[in-house]
Amino acid sequence: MLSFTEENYLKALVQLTVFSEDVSEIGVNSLAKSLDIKPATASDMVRKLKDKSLVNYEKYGKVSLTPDGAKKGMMVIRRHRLWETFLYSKLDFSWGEVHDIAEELEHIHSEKLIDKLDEFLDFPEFDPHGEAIPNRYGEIMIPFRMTLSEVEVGKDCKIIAVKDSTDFLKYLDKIGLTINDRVRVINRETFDELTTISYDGKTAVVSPKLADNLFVVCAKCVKAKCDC
Amino acid sequence: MLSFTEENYLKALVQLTVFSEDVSEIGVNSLAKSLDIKPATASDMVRKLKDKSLVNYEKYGKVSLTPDGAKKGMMVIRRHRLWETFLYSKLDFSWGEVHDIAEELEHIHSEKLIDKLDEFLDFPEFDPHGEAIPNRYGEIMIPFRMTLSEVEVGKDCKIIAVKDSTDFLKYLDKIGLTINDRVRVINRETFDELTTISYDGKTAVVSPKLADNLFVVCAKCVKAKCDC
DNA sequence: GAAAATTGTTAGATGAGTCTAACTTTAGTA
DNA sequence: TACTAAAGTTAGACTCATCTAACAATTTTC
Ligand SMILES: [Mn+2]
Ligand SMILES: [Mn+2]
Ligand SMILES: [Mn+2]
Ligand SMILES: [Mn+2]
Repeated sequence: MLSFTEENYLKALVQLTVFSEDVSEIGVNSLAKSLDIKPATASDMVRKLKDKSLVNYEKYGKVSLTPDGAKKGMMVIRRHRLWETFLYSKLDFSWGEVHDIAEELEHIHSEKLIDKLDEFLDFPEFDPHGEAIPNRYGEIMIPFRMTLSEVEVGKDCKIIAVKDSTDFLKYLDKIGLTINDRVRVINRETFDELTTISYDGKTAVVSPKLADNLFVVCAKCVKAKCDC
Repeated sequence: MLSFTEENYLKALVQLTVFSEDVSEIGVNSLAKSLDIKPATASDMVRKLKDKSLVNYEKYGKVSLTPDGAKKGMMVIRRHRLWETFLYSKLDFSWGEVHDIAEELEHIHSEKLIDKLDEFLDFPEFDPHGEAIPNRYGEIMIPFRMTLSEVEVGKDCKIIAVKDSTDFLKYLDKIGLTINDRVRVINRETFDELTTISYDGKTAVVSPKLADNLFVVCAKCVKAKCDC
């Protein structure tokens, strides 16, 4: 059984790596800062977590979660967000009051309790702050910034930025695409990477050149489960 | 803020003293046994609780709760029983499953959380095991064994034992009173202690001699509040 | 490539809560 | 009353999570 402290380390690591684009490992100093403890303390604890196979780590190196550590950290976040949802929607707590209480409740271990609570709340997808709630397998939908080229076929995304070139902007305008538009990727040809998208009732085929330069956010299912 | 451990000591002390007839103080050995720790450990901790004015204690003496300690211990029991009720009646846990989870939940401190939970559960009077739930002031109804003479006017009680004397039993039989009868004390004259009782639709006036020898249980409101 | 800045580790200390082993006090009994 | 048994305390040790202070490695900057 993990201690409160160990769980808080794993939770912080999930937030700093799994929930962060382009960062899959982190230094001891940043970890310490995020937990509001001294680097010396974090350094010791990281060694202990490594001994328990919850993190990957070599002296003077970076820290990253093992699949087991990621799953356990994700479960702390699941518990936190489900309790926040309970406090908000069943006990009439306000938006701002729920976090501190959930910081304590997140460490109650019974898995059955959390699954029953999930069911009682009718399997909510988001907590009162709008953050996604991991499912019982430790999977969560996280918005990731990427280019349209990287969005999987069948997925939805939202345009958040366009490369600032006059030609490019003109072209977008012509096909009726702008910031904040929601787009679904219908198909992508393996031969020439032409991508078929649908948006606002319309359908269009776009080139890889366009798709590479269109920045979007897409809710990506992150699996922190051991056997996935 | 009290630690989990300190709260567990106070809870045990309430159960061993407040909830126990004729016992208002207890030895370090019994306390240790009830918490499944060694007497040496309990001895140390009791000194610490005394320093915090939560127990009365002198070296080699008995331990008893101060009003403050009793209130805090009672609150742990309130939280425990409210969470048990929640698990049982809202999350469909069985009778037998709720205790272990409540052992963890009882240490979540937010007072607002517990009062909201109480309201959400519609102010239950008993937990799934049938035990009374202390109110927000730390008051609880506990059944106490006493004689009919000691029951306050206006209170209900139940006959649990009668003194075994042939004359006495005959007399009881004559007025139609037996084990398990529920009785209400209607009046007690200060002059001669004659007690008027009602039971089974009937009313009777009984002598102090009879009342002294009729053993009953009566739900007594125990106040562990500081200012009561 | 050397100096400086940043990052990370180790050693030693602390407080909480626990233990065992040895000792002391109190209570019960012959 | 004196002896023995029970109850209670103290001393010393251990683990966990934290700290500070001193040191070591790595990275950045010039
Ligand atoms: Mn936490
Ligand atoms: Mn939240
Ligand atoms: Mn407890
Ligand atoms: Mn109960």
